[in-house]
Amino acid sequence: MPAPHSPNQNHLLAALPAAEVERLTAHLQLVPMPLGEILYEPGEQLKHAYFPTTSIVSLHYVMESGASAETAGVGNEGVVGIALFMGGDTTPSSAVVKTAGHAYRLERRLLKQEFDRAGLMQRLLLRYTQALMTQMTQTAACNRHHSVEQQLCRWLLSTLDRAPSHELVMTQELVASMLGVRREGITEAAGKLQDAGFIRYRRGHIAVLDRSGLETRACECYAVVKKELIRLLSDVQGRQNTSAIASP
Amino acid sequence: MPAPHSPNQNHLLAALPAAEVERLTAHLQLVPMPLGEILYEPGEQLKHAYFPTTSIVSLHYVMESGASAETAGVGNEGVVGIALFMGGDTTPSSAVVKTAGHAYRLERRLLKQEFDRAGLMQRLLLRYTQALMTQMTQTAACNRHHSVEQQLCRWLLSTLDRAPSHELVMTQELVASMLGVRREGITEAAGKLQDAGFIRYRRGHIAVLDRSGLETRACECYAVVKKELIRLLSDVQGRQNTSAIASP
DNA sequence: CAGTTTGTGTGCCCCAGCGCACAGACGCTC
DNA sequence: GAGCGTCTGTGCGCTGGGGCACACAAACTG
Repeated sequence: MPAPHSPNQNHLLAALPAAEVERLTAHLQLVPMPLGEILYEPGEQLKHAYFPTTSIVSLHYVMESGASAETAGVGNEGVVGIALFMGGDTTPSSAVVKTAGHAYRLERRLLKQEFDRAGLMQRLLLRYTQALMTQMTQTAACNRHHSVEQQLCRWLLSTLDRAPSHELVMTQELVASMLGVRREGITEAAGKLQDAGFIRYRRGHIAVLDRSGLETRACECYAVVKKELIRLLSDVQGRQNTSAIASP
Repeated sequence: MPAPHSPNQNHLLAALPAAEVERLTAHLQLVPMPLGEILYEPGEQLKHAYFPTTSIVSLHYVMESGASAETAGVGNEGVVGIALFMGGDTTPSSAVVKTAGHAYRLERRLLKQEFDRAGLMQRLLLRYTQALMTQMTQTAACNRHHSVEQQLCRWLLSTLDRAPSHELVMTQELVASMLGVRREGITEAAGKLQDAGFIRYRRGHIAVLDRSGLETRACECYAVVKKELIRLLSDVQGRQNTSAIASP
């Protein structure tokens, strides 16, 4: 029943023209992404970049106290392993699979090689990185000023965008740890949303019934991030040849 | 009395080898950065990138409610205008001068050109960008979990690192708006720090007397960001040719 | 179908930080 | 040096969210 796997399920890979994908396709390896798998930890050298298809990965920072907070999420719209082509190789944060699924992975060396071609792939990766930065800044501001309920809505919506169905497999406990708030806070906020008829949940499953309802309760952050992602990734080809290429 | 201006006052420019700087030097224009100047606002197309020498710039997001929060700061260690070479050209956030001083600015076109040479400059810019991302993620986590006093200490320290003297010209009101907290909160926290003998202030001036004192009260975030910045920018030349180049 | 594990619902107290209101005080300008 | 505007100190009362402690209810496990 599930569609056969294809690199196209990842938006970045899908945005590449056939020629570019072909070069990569032999090296793209489909791997399962089990819940809880740690892709990297602070200071750890990555061996691969991951292009999620059905999985969702959380980038977060764990404090000395043990508390943690998600700073950005990555799903089928992006790639995990920015640091590989940015040149730092590692980061002080971690990446963990929060929704099981699959991803295509690409060896570190090949990714760098591809990046250094300075072609469409580079352009895509850089623009995606900028979108990721928007997520981070927005998270920072959101953490400062918005209520748990607003943040929960934002989080549900952005996760939904990455999920294949309208039902998320996710405990409240997990959601809480991602947002860096108390589990009880999520229970309460989720209760309100359920009373409003926007969602329904049962142990570890959250079904979204009314997307637009959530949107009315979410803070602006969701829309800002989404809009910026679309802007950055929609016109990549178009922009590409303000200086070069031109295909008559 | 002030030292004559030189691009070397900016760490990024200083890290370039003579040959590279020479190419740029004619195009680097020293400009004053008056307090409050807006370098860019959401969606606004930048015309220049700014390499601060003595000025300090705040990158922040302004919410619909009018509230705002700094997501990262830029001083003589970096550059304002990441979006120019990342490809997005604009961002949803703003950049405002928070400490008057100077900066070298470089026309948009030239920056892109330089970036596209795929040389040391590109490497530097990308690595700096990664450092900036660390600032952002850390700010996000910090906003979530740390107290106003801890954040004030962090902020003072990182600002001090960018300032030419141990005295910051800065009202409590301004500091509050940067951290996105109440002015009274800063008054209180600053009062404690003054009682402890770490700082002394008078209307719009904060003198840091005991740097290490502040460090004991700051959260880990300060150190994490600083360490990461150093790591990313220290060995730029060295790393450059792990894969390519080789100049026989 | 009992028994255990793991999520979820609730209640309680506590406090950091907010909003507001106002008094003083410093450092300008004229 | 008189007057004014801006910055800073302080004192409320309020509340969102944290910490903790349990009761209960699903879903696995054997």
